[in-house]
Amino acid sequence: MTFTTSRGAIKRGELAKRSGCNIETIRYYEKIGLLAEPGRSDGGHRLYEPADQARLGFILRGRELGFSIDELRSLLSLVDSNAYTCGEVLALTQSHLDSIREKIADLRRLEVMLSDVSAKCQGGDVPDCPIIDALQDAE
Amino acid sequence: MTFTTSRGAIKRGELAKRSGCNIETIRYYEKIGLLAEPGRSDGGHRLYEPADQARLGFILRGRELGFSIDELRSLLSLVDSNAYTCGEVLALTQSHLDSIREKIADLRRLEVMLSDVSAKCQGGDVPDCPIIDALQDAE
DNA sequence: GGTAAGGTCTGTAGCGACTACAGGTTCAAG
DNA sequence: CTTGAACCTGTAGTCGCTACAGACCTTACC
Repeated sequence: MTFTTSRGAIKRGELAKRSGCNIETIRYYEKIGLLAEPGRSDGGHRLYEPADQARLGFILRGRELGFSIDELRSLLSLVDSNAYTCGEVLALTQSHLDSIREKIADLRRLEVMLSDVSAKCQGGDVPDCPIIDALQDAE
Repeated sequence: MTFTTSRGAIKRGELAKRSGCNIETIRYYEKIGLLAEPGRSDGGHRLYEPADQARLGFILRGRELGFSIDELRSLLSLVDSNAYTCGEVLALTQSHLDSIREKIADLRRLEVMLSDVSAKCQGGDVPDCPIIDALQDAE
């Protein structure tokens, strides 16, 4: 026998305000199964317990760290299983880290190409531009 | 009086093959107004002139450099006006470069946070993980 | 000329991760 | 008891494509 409702339960708007996320995002996370369906008031309003609030916080912090929804789903299922090991979590994190490093490398390549090409351009009212030339001619 | 068709005109599949882009992407660029509607065969098949091919090349190279569709629209309208100046093009390029540098900075922050947190985790079969802890506790 | 294969045509739906609306119901304060 | 804010639902839009389905055209071969 557990008391699961009403002590510390808040509605969606309040949860959004406290967590700093958009109110619709909460409903979205519920729809895609990241958040469980919470309890409801007699009138049908969602009521979030502290556990729900913590879970949303987990998700939001994960998103801030760039984890995708799917990666968070894996992470959360590990946590939910109550039997995760450090190794499993570390593996997920490392692969995420790898993909971030790849993105950085891609962007740095872009940066180099763009700054190379724009270094050739001195701006001003000249009606011919090396940047446009670079885009126009296949290399 | 100009001959606008048939010399060097190719169909969509061939254009896709030559440019290296997906065949549907070409239709998409036409739909959103980046590519003009090309001529057609009697049966209604699109026929691309060398000018169309060059324009697609421009767009694809721009995309490879990370320009958004909207940025390319601006770039192309400058080119189409036939009265662009180096300064205008450089300004667009610089602002694009700025946003790339911002993205890199964001990702590097992520990388640092993630590698910090995973450095605390030695992996293995330990059932408690500092990464999960970091996600669970608000800072 | 006939036919079969494959290219192209159209419109539409899906991806990821939300965000924003419309039209209706419930809640809370006065 | 009334008002107005917050909430409910479902659906559509964002960006930049990509992938279908079902119909039509083109081309090669016989």
